Amino acid sequence: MVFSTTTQYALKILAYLNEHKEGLCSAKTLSEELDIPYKYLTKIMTKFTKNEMIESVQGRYGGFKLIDSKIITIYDILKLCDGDSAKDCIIGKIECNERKRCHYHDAWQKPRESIKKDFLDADLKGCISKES
Amino acid sequence: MVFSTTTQYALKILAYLNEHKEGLCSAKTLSEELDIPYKYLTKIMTKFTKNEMIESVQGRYGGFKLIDSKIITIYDILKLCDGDSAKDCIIGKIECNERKRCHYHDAWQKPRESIKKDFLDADLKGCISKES
DNA sequence: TCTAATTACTACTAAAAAGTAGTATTTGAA
DNA sequence: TTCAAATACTACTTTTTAGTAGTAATTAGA
Ligand code: SF4
Ligand code: SF4
Repeated sequence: MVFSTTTQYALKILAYLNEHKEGLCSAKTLSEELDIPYKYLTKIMTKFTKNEMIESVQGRYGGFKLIDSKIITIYDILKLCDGDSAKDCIIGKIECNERKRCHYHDAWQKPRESIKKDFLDADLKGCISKES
Repeated sequence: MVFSTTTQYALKILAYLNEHKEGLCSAKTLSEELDIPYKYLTKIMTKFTKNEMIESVQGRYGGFKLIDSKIITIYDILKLCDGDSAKDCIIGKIECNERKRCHYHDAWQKPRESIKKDFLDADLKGCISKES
């Protein structure tokens, strides 16, 4: 696996919110639309809210929405869901420093740069879904 | 995380074997040199052997070695350790087909190609570790 | 033949991730 | 004011992954 189930849920949720900027999306709607276990989803949503990645409105007719002014990168999402992973090297746990490179460094170099540049640093709102 | 602990162990082990092609490496040596729990390591090694990714010699003075004739890609290792992941799309679990692309497809496109081409398809033996 | 060092096998435990249950709190509208 | 529908909170269960324990089988060499 590359991204955890939680991260994948998160990506789906935020993409959905991004496509429904007018008004609020309830956890029920998100759960049904995105096929994510309701209770698990609410757990994630609360975490997002606490970390000020999204806004929540409580009470009846409440729900969630993106914060317009806020730029969220995919790296932000990863940090929040998978913890402190996705650091510089994504292989990780293999000892290395400037002097000593692991066996895979060169092969990993290009993908690594591409992930960082084209994906992790990408603003969520800049990603556009297509249907054709 | 990007690769599971098991996969990371596997990558380290195979890299080590690749750098010690003469003779056999015992589980004890591998465990100590690579700082991998002995019992966990032997479990992995047996699996590799069964899947004919490496050769084992039992009994005293036994150990493990790569099979010279065999090409092992990083994708092979992933398949064996993480199960059926690392399929075409590494985000996975997000529904898509040729008509409907998920929100992240374009941003993911380049990293995805790079991972596949430069890393997953790379022959283990072609990766070279450096010390300077 | 015996032994010590090794891999192979079976089964268990611990930790982490994913998922579930129940209740409390909030809040707009009837 | 009451109520229904929503988020927030606390705690638990299940599943998966990581790690451990003990023993059997193998084998080169003394
Ligand atoms: S040497 Fe390169 S690929 Fe290997 S662990 Fe370090 S940064 Fe990652
Ligand atoms: S649309 Fe592209 S990025 Fe999204 S799940 Fe499908 S292949 Fe992966």
